[in-house]
Parts: sequence; structure tokens; C-alpha cells
Amino acid sequence: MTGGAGDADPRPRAGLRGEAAGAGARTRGAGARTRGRTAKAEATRARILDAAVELLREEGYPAMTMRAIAERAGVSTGNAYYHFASKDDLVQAFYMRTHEEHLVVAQPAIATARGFEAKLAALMDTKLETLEPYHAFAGALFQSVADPNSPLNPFSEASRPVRAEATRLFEDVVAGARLKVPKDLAAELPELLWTWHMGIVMYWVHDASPGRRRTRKLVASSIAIISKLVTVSSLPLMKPLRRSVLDLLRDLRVEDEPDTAA
Amino acid sequence: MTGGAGDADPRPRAGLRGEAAGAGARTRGAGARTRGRTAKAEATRARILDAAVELLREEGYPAMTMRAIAERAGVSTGNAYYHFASKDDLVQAFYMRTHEEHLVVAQPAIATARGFEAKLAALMDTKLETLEPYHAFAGALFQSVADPNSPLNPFSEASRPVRAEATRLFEDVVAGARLKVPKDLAAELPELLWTWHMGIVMYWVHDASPGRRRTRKLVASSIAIISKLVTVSSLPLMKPLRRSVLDLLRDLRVEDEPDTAA
DNA sequence: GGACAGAGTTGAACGTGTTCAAAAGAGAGC
DNA sequence: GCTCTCTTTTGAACACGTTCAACTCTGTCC
Repeated sequence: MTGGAGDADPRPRAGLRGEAAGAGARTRGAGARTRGRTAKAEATRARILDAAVELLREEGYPAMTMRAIAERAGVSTGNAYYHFASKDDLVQAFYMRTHEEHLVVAQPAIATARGFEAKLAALMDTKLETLEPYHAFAGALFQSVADPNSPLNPFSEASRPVRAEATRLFEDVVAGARLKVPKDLAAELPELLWTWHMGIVMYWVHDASPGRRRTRKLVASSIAIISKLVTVSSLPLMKPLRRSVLDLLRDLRVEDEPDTAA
Repeated sequence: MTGGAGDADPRPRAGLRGEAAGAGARTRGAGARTRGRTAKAEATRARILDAAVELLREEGYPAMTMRAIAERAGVSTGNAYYHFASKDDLVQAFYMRTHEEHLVVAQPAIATARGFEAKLAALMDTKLETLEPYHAFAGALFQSVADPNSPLNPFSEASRPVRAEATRLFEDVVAGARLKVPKDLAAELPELLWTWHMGIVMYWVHDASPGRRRTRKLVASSIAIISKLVTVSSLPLMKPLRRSVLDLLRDLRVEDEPDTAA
């Protein structure tokens, strides 16, 4: 649990965020800004994130303090908090970066692989490869997976955009595999698969086996199961079960906004 | 993430732990001890835990600092750390306490309910009722669900004992319901259900709907699905799928020890 | 009673994440 | 040049979780 004052209150995190999408129109208009951020600020922000990652790889997680990060980036600690709302926020930015790295290697791998299972395996294998360098720190790093306020949490409201972004890869898999699957299920499948993938990552975090053998085995086995499930789901006998599952998902989605309207 | 020095290192937590099982033989032998703990120490420990819960209910989670807890309990902060290895440890003791509270109400409710679905609903309803008073703080409280070192984490090594303890209720459900289910699956079902139940709790943590309506709906829907799945699993057609799932579970269990043997 | 040992307790000290009033920088309009 | 405004940066300060050397308490053995 965090130090500092005010721990649990989910205050609307200030600070500048995002960076994911195309870094297109730079130096536009007056002042050299990108999305409300000065070019200079953007550079500082990047420098801080770089410093954090370097520190993590070179000296381990305990050494990755906000003070150390700021010092290495050549700024004050206060400045780090100007660019990142919290250390968690910094970690999330880092996670986003690995996600983008993954995208680059995953897309061709998925395209090359033939068939649903192979594509899914390609996606997950590349994911684990991308994450591997950080495995030693993963536990500390991804604690937030269960934190209500974290975008990494599968159930979280804030997770919607990240999830949407990450779900696209699974759409590629489903679309590219020409799966024989009922249309209603096909629509939900990518998000279901994303949830499965979060579970795998969670397991991976705890996996101390050499070469992450256990996780790889889990991936292989569960892909086989998913494939069987998908196949079976087309059977007429399965219709009621399928309906129940889909209804459940729809319910979750429909209700998935804060109950503001009384 | 924690303050203090040495954050990620999973050092063998010192401190005295446990308290769950029967507080039977007290003042035995010389010195009035129970399991290596003086009666006096046990009293202090209880006082600290009580203080923490009071503070939580009366002033909210942010006010539940180790200093405040110690002060209310009439001890020094250092002393709190003599009885609990960390604040997390304190939270886990608290979780254990709610689990015991739950046991008391759940067992008769399960026994009374007729049929698998009703029993499962009884278990989960009582669980949510037990937890409800703490919902406001649940997010902060149960952050550790994703922390590798926490017994609350479903994948964690350390979770085995807690899980075993909690799984017993699900055994009651399965045994009491005279379920028509293949023997091999029946053996695994309780632990599967426990995992499902952790998922529900995780969802509940984020559920801001009045009266936790959304979670209740999720419980109802997913129980229906589980029931259908169990029924369907007996079909001869399902055998390969069932085998795959069981093999997977067996693999996870077999490999579920640290790879010490080289 | 006195010495011993171990359990229980203390509180100052450490390093952490985070905040904030104030300063510095950078462009716009005059 | 000067002022005004907004962005960016600073560093001291705060409360937090946690540690630890030193102290007190309590029962035991002679």
C-alpha cells in the first residue's frame, strides 16, 4: 500500500496522460505543442520514463524510487509528478510501452500463423517474450492488476480504453482464423480472449520455473481447451448455455456505467 | 506500492501469524501460552486487530494508519510490528476474521438450501453480506489479491492453506447437492468454485451499484451457467473437453512447487 | 534473593510516495 | 523593453510503512 497521504480516495487523477497513438502532427500552431503538451514537456516526460526503465533494468525495482528516477532524468522529484500523476501512473505508461512493443512483433506473427490455435499461440508467445525482460520485477510492477483504480484491472471502468486497444489483436486472431463460430459469440470472443490473456499474464507473474515453462504449458493447454469450447459451442445442444453466457456478458456491459442516473 | 525500505524482495516474513483454528487449550503447561504465544501477547494482538477494524469502520481506510491503530490499541507502533509482520499481514488477519464470520452463517444456510444452485447461492449471498460493511474500503483493503506474496492471490503459493480452508465450504455444497457429475470432475469442482468465488469478490470490490445489485445479478447468472456447464459435462460428447480441463488442473497442481530440485 | 533468558514493548530514525507554494521559462500583445 | 498569462520546474515539507537497538516485564532455576 502506498505511502503518502490520501490513499484510498479515487480522486480524479490530475497530470498529463496517454502517449499511445500516432505521434503525428508535431510543432503545429503556436508554441510547438502536441495535444496540449509542449514539445519540451513531451521530451522531459519521455526522459523520465526512460530513466525509470533504465533504473529498473540496471538496479532492480527497489532502486526505482521516484527520487532516483528524477535524478537520473536530471529533473526534480516534483517535476516527475508534474508529468506523471503517481508512480503507478508511470508504471502504467511503462506497461503501455511494452504493449506497443508487443504490437510490432505480434501483428506479423499472427498474420503468418495458420489457424485459430496457431494464431492465438503466436499472440501469446510474443507477449511473453516482450514481457520476459521484466519478469523479475513483474510482481511489484503489476500489483495494480487488482487495484480498482488501475486500467490494468480487467473489471475496472478505467480499463475500457486500454482493453479496447489491446482487444484489437484478438480481433485479428478471430477474424483471420475464419472460425466456424456462431455470430453472436464471435462478437464477444475477442474481449473474452483478452480476459483470458490477463489471467495468463497474472499466472506468468508468479511463475518462477526456468524459461517460464509452466506458463507456456498453461498457454498451450488452455488454448486447446478454448478451441474445443469454441467448436462445441456450435452444437445445437449448447444453445441454451451459449445464450446464458452471452446474456451475462451483455448485462455486464449494459450496466457498466456508474449509476449516476437515479 | 509500499513505503519503507526493501520493497519487492519476498523475504521470509517474520512475526507471529495465524489464529484461525480453535482457541482451545489455553494456559497449558508453564507460562500460559498458546502455540508459542503468551496469553498476554495474544491479548495485545487481538487488541491491535480490534483497533484496526474500529478505525476502519469509524474513520475510513485513510485514517487506518499503523500509528493510529497502535495509538488506539494503547501500544507503540513498533509493538504493532511485533505482532503483525506488516500492514498487509494485519489486513490478512482481518480477512481471515471475516472468513470465520462467514463460516458461521454460511454453514447452516448451505445445509438448509436444497439443490446445487440454491446451495451455491446461499454460500455466495452470505459471503457478500459478511463483506458488505467493508465494501467502501474493499478496494484499498484487498489490493493484495494480485500481489504474488499475498495469500489472497488465487495463483499464489502461499494461498494454498487459505484456499484449502475456504474450499471446504464448496465441498459442502458439492457433497450436499448430490450432483450428477463425473467423479473426476467432482474432485476438482470445489477448488474451481473457489476460484470463481474469488472472481466474484473481485468484481464486487468494484461494484458501486446500490445494494450491490450488479454483483448479485452476476452471481445469479453465473450460477445458472455453472449449473448448465456441470450438467452438460456428463454428456459423452464432452469427454475430450472434460479431460483437457482436468489434465490442465492436474498439471498446475503437480508443478505447483518451487523448482528447487535441479 | 539474585542471575538469567526470553517474550514483550518502546520510540526515534530511515527512506519512501506525494504535495505545494513559489520561482523560472517562454510566448503574445503592446 | 515591458507586462501578462500559462506552462514547466524546483525543493523543502509532510505523513506514511517499516526497522532496530535498547529497555522493561515475567517467569525459571539455583
